[in-house]
Amino acid sequence: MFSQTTEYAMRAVVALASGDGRPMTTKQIAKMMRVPPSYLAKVLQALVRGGLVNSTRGLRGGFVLAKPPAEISLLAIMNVVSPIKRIEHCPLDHEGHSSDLCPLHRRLDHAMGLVEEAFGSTTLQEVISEENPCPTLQEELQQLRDTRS
Amino acid sequence: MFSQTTEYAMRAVVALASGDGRPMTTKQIAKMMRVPPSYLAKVLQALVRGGLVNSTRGLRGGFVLAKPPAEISLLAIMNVVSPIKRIEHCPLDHEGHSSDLCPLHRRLDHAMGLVEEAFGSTTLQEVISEENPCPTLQEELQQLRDTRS
DNA sequence: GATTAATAGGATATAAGAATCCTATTTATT
DNA sequence: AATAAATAGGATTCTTATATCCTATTAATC
Repeated sequence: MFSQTTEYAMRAVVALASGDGRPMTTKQIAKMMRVPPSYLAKVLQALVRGGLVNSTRGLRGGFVLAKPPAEISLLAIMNVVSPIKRIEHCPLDHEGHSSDLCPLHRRLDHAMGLVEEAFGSTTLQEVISEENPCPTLQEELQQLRDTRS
Repeated sequence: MFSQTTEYAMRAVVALASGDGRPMTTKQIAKMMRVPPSYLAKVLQALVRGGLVNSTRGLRGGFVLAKPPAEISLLAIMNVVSPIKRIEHCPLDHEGHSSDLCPLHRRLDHAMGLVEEAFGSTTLQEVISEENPCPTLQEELQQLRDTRS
C-alpha cells in the first residue's frame, strides 16, 4: 500500500537516527538497510531537498539528520517522497458545487486521514527507542561500530 | 495512496448498488462513473472473478452485484483489485528469527491495519444510503431512468 | 597541488500500472 | 437463421515508478 520509495526513505532515516550522529555514507546506509545503493542516492537527495537530512560532500562526508529524531514524524518522511493527497472534493462532481464529499470519497479520504494521523503522531524518536529492535539492524550497527573503531 | 484501479472498482460497484438491480453495461457504468470504458471492462472482469459481481453476456446482458450491498465491504472490493498486503515479518530481517515486527514495520503495518479495519467495517449499503450523495451521480442515475422508461 | 572519497545530477534502462484496441464468444430479438 | 448488443480475453501502447550508470563537483588528506 505504501510505495517502495517510502519504505526506503523511512529505512534510511531510521538508519541515520540509529547511528552515533557522525555522517553516514550512501553505501553504509544501503548495506545496513538492504536498499539498492544507486537508488538510495536519489532518495537521499530527495530527503535533503525536503529538509529532513543534511549532506556534506567530499571525503568524510555523508548524511546526517537535519533535526533531532523527536522532531521528525513518519508523516514528514512520507510527505517528502510520496505525499498523501487528501481528497478535497469528489472527483465525480465536475461542477464542484458540493463542498462536502460524497459518501464514497468521504470514506476513502477518512482512511487516508487515519494513516496521516498515525504517521503524523509518530516520531522517529519513538521508533528507534521502542522495544524489539530489528536484530539484523542491530548486527549492522555493531559491525559499523567495529569498522570504525 | 489508493490505486486508480481501486478507485474505479469502488465506483463501479457503487454504480451497481445505486441502480435498480437490472444489469448495467460497461458503457453505462463508465459514463456514470467517469471511468475509461475500455479499462473499466478489465476492472469488471476482475470483480467477476473475485465473486463480487455477476455478468451475463449477450443482448440485454451486463453486470449485477453478486450479493446484497450490505454483504459487500469496501475492503472486499479493494482486495479484488489491489489487496492490502499486511507485513508479516520485518523485510530487513533475513533470518526471520523474530516473530514480532521491528518498530518501524510495526508502525507501517499498524497503519495498514487501520485502513483494513475502516474499509472492512464499511458496507456498500452504508455508503449508498448515506447523506450528501454525489450530485453528479444523482443526475446520471436520473438520466439512466429516463432513457429506460 | 594531487589524490581519494564523498554527494549531485543527468541520462538511460527496466518493470509495473493504466489504458486502448481488436477479435471471439454469447444471447435476446427479429 | 440473421442480426445486434453485450461480455471475455489477447495483444499492444502509454505512462509512471523503480533502478542503474556515468560524469561532474566538492572537500579532506597526504
